[in-house]
Amino acid sequence: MLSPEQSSISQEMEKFIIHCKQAGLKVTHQRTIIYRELLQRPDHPAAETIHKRITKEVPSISLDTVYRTLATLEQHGLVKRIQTAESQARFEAAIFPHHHLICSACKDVMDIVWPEFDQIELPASIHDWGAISSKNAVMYGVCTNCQARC
Amino acid sequence: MLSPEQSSISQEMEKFIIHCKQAGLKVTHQRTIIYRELLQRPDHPAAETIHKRITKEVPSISLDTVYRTLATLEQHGLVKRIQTAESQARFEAAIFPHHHLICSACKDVMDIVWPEFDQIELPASIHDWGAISSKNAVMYGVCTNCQARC
DNA sequence: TTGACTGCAAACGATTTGCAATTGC
DNA sequence: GCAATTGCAAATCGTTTGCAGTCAA
Repeated sequence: MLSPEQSSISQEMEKFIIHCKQAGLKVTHQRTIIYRELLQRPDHPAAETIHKRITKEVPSISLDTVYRTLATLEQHGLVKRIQTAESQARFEAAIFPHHHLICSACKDVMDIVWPEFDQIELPASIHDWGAISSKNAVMYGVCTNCQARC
Repeated sequence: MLSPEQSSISQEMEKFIIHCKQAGLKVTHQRTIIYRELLQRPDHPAAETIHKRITKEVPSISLDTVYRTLATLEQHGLVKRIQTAESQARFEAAIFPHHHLICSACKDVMDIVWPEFDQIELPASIHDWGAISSKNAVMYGVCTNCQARC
């Protein structure tokens, strides 16, 4: 979820620490590791996946802490929860605006930037409904890997 | 989920029956009731909500049948599952293409049609990824009711 | 008649919670 | 030192499943 030409992981980690402190969140070892894990890989892991990966670094970390941390960071806008068709939720570091491609076969989620969509105006009818804070596009399809496999 | 000027509930129910028969699905009482319930109200009920509502008509229907029916109808494209930020899945009859407005406060889901988005071209970079079968916009915000309440 | 469908009850997986011990500030 | 955070274990919630009886075709 990091675009390397824009900033480095360590830069993002610094921002993360500042964000936490401003929000009154303690910068614990667990939170740091979980957030760094999300930055390091461009995929969209489930809580359980994150847990498996980081137990190599911190063997004592518990799965409930991963869940709790993700929920806390989500509340503070540092992490985004991605709704997929699967039962497990998936997560990503909330760094730059983008949209999602989901493969119906392998369930993999891919990021895309789509400035044309970001710029498009909302339908006028929305104004009566309320105030929009975010708009997001989700596309379903079959990725080339899975197409080849069939 | 029905746009009244386009067709009536009974017309949609006829289509539903034809669809089922073509797909080799038996037109059972339970399936009929569940689908009609989805047509009758423009909201996006969870399986449990559907079950509560229809027990007034068919007291013996079980919650697992509702789940099973929704899954079956989803597989056949007659029903759509909506991913929200909540833990429960929500459902709607799959009748015409539209997008969703979700209120972050009351979690209510509203349908909107948005032809400008439907017509917009996908980013060229997608073609390398695979074949897209659907694209959908989801907007989060706070509805006027909830704004007034705060 | 017969296989598809249903209701029941029990299992399941993902996530949440209460509590005591621990840790960052 | 103290409140926030963690790890543990147990609970909860939404959903799924095996099985025997039932029903649409």
